[in-house]
Amino acid sequence: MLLLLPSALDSSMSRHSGLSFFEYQILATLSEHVDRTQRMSALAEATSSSLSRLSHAVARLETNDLVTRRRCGGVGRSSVATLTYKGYRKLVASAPGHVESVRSLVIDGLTKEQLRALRAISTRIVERLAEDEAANL
Amino acid sequence: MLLLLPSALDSSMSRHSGLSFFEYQILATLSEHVDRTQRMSALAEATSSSLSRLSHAVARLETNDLVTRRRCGGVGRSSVATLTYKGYRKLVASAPGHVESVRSLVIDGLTKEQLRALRAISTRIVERLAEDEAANL
DNA sequence: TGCCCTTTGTTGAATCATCAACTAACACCC
DNA sequence: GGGTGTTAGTTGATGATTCAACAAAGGGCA
Repeated sequence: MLLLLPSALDSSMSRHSGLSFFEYQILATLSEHVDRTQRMSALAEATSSSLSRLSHAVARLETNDLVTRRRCGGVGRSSVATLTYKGYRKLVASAPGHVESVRSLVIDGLTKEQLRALRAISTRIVERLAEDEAANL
Repeated sequence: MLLLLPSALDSSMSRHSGLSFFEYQILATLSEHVDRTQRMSALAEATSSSLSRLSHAVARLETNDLVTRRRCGGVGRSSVATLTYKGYRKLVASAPGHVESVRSLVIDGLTKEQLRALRAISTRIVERLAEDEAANL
């Protein structure tokens, strides 16, 4: 399940909207923040990616005019990414298909109790991953 | 969970034994078959990978002397991969660490009922993925 | 036999991710 | 004010994955 489901969701995403799931996550995260803008480091945290991976990905999205990037004062050398209107439209166009995939592949196949259980199980596993990471600082 | 757990298992695998999880799967699958040998196409099926990805990966494993490959008559242009003794030792050395990661990250955090539920949920999801794939033949 | 079709694998090019090196901006402190 | 260190981000090289093109081995059939 761990091997098949992520790749199924990812390929359904890119088939239907030409975005990788990771790119979708970037757009979605930006859309949820004020001014559709977010610091790179916060975006990396939110998408569980390395700063490097994010930087490359945002560079690609930038050449497609889905996001823009600019320097901005603050600690370190911070910069922020902003979702463009084109990016927003892309996101809006992609979301229903994604929701539908998740629904049809996961949610519709399970009972209410199974969904409740899955939520608890996933939460627990993510907690342990966080503890584990904290331990191996 | 779907995003974090696979990458955590994969990086624990490669930290402890220098193999990617995919390579580990290849070795493990070979070890379970007679003569530690398996056709490429069967191996691709078993590891849920494309033939191309597998072919590249086996080529890499071959340069490390963990597997060997040779042509073999039969339908099409079939060839088979065989686990070498070195590959077998590598697998045996890597397995306990992997089992331990799965245990500590997943199993130990869940109750018996949650494990039972997770098994049922995963089975169900994989079934639906298979149906879905069959439908989009 | 000769032709075409299918199955099975491999290969090379392009894409994407990871890793290590580097740059820039600021803070601390002497 | 001028080192030194820390945080934040980018960049380029390297490695893995994907995709499309190709190659080899039969099978079926005229």
